[in-house]
Amino acid sequence: MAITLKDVAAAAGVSRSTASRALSGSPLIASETRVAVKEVADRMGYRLNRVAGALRSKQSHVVGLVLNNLINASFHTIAEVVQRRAAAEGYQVMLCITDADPRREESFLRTLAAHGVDGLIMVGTGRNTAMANALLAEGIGVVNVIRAAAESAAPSVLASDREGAHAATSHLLDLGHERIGFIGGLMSANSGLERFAGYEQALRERGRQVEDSLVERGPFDSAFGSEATERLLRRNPGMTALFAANHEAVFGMLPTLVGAGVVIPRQLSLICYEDIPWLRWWQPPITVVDNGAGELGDLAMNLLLQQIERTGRSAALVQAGRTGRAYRVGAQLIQRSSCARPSAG
Amino acid sequence: MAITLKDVAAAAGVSRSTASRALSGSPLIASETRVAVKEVADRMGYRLNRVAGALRSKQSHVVGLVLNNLINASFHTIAEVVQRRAAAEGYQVMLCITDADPRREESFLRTLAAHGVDGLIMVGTGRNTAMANALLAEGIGVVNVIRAAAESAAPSVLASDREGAHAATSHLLDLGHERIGFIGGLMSANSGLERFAGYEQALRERGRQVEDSLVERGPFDSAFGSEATERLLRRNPGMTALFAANHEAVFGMLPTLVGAGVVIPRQLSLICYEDIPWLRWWQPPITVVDNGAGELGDLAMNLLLQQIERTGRSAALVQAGRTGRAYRVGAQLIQRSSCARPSAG
DNA sequence: CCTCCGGATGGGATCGATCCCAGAAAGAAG
DNA sequence: CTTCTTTCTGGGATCGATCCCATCCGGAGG
Repeated sequence: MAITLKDVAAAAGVSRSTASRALSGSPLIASETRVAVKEVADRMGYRLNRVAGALRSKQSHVVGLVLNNLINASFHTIAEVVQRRAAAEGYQVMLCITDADPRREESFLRTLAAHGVDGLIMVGTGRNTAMANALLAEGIGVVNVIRAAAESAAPSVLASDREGAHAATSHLLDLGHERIGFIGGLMSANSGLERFAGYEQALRERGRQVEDSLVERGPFDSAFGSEATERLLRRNPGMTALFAANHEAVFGMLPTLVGAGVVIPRQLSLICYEDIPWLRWWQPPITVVDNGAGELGDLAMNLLLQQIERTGRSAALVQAGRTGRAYRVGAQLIQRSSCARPSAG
Repeated sequence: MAITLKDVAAAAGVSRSTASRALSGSPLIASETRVAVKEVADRMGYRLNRVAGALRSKQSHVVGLVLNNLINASFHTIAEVVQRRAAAEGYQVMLCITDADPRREESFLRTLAAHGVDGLIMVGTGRNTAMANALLAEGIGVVNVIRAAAESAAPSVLASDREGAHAATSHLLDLGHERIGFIGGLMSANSGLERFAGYEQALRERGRQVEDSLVERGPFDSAFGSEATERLLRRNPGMTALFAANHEAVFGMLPTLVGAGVVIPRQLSLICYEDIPWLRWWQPPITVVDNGAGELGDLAMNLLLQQIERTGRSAALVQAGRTGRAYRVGAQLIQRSSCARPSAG
């Protein structure tokens, strides 16, 4: 059997209460006693039983992380950052992968609650907002990342997709491009909607309009990127720049461009959304809009820790009936070598 | 306050014992009682408190997953698969990211034990095998994936790196290539060692020897891939094929090849290790050795569940003083269009 | 009619830590 | 010397489910 606090207390010649105080860093204890108990504890190889602690104190030191998948670079970056920050603060992370399925999401929320998590960070589907709000009301911390339903009472950390797309498009316009292709995501997704809006807005600000023949929108996968690129090239010989706003599609677009013999940036300027390491190693290095996935995760974790630390704060938010404050992490245009002025011919 | 089993029992007019039996699917109960209690429970919105359950029954329904990072495709694939399988079996996953740092690994093992995990799957550094064996002896399930120390008492699920590299190299030799470049990982890593061994073996079987000028070995990152590719091209004008055995390096190699104007497969045949979606969408689609990351995760989870289900089985293994059985997931050569016979000139 | 058996149920103890309250020890103030 | 703080410690209750043991009941068998 494992060594329990009782054993340590007995060995150290103090009561369980005192031993508990010594090891949990309570101020209500003489420092010599603390040292003595600690010494005994790790001589015996004592290991705190967090399960027992969680039952009594209602603090599990576990947080949930709910997201669609780990394939998408933004998601696994967030997962890594959240895990690291959590570990550094003494929390463990329960990982839940929903595949963007609301039913799975609901089941995970229920299960996380059953495990007594202190809080959770979610890339929500938006279909279980009521349940998430209920958890919040129970005192479980909740933070939305990337997506947030309007009725969510929890704070949200969002990317600046619209601004990012606006910056990218403006940059291309500044260089003198007139016919800028757009490959984006479905309008049912938040990112699809906002990035297209940013593209449109930048064009309108220069007195231009969106040309339908320059726009391709589709699912988040590389096959679509490949096909969309082919269609755009075929349809628009005059296209001098391309804005890839659908991350997954990029994996299909780049090889297709290479295969078509398109020289970047001489024949075509290119900007991609969401930075990933190897885009910097491409030939030529690709200009990107960095959506700040790491910062999204970091900020989300900060907000969650805030809620957890001041217990009841999250519950209070709900009672006030207010919807959660939204935070935006700025998008950043990282200029590399894939953009140039359009060539005369 | 949340609804407890006591509340449900009271509402249903039975004792806590009976209520517990009804909801946990014990056979020692009349089926009408079971139905009645269940009905009451979900009418009241009862949620089992797994923390309390874990304390008493020593079954937390949580498993740990310890790995280096989530950037590497094999790792996040394993993480996804393990999470999915775990969820389907009623388990939750605690995610731990070690960065391959033995100190962090040790800390995580300790913490996972403190949280009472039923078992854990680890991509180990090999420096905490004693501790992992100790956990196994305590009855916590342990399974190694990808890497396994010789002294580990836990079963291991390993990739067939040597065979995979052998198959790739043999394939190139079969096509008639004589000078095959190799870009691999550090020999301190298991995969680096075995893949090189496979390359060497295939050459030797054909009466050839490794030419040092054709070999580049270095860290697992894209910068190295880029530099290594440049060096190989400069040094070996006669190189007609290239085997990329370092996954991370691939991200640097491909763009460098494109930049150098190397036509694949006419000028150079190429095989990469570890399949990732977009290699299929490359122009031309790249022939790869699939190390079966998904299967690795799946098999590891199966072995873990086996250990957990028959309690004490893992402990018994240790007592016998035997080292854990090793399982191999076969590597698979997926032929696409990046390999051809060397051109005459 | 009584005993025995097996299925079904109830009550108390238990897991291991933390919380709460009472109280001891030591020092300060009168 | 007494009284009152202040500081520290101990013991019991507690968190919520599960386990173990005792009991109860109806029916079968003697």
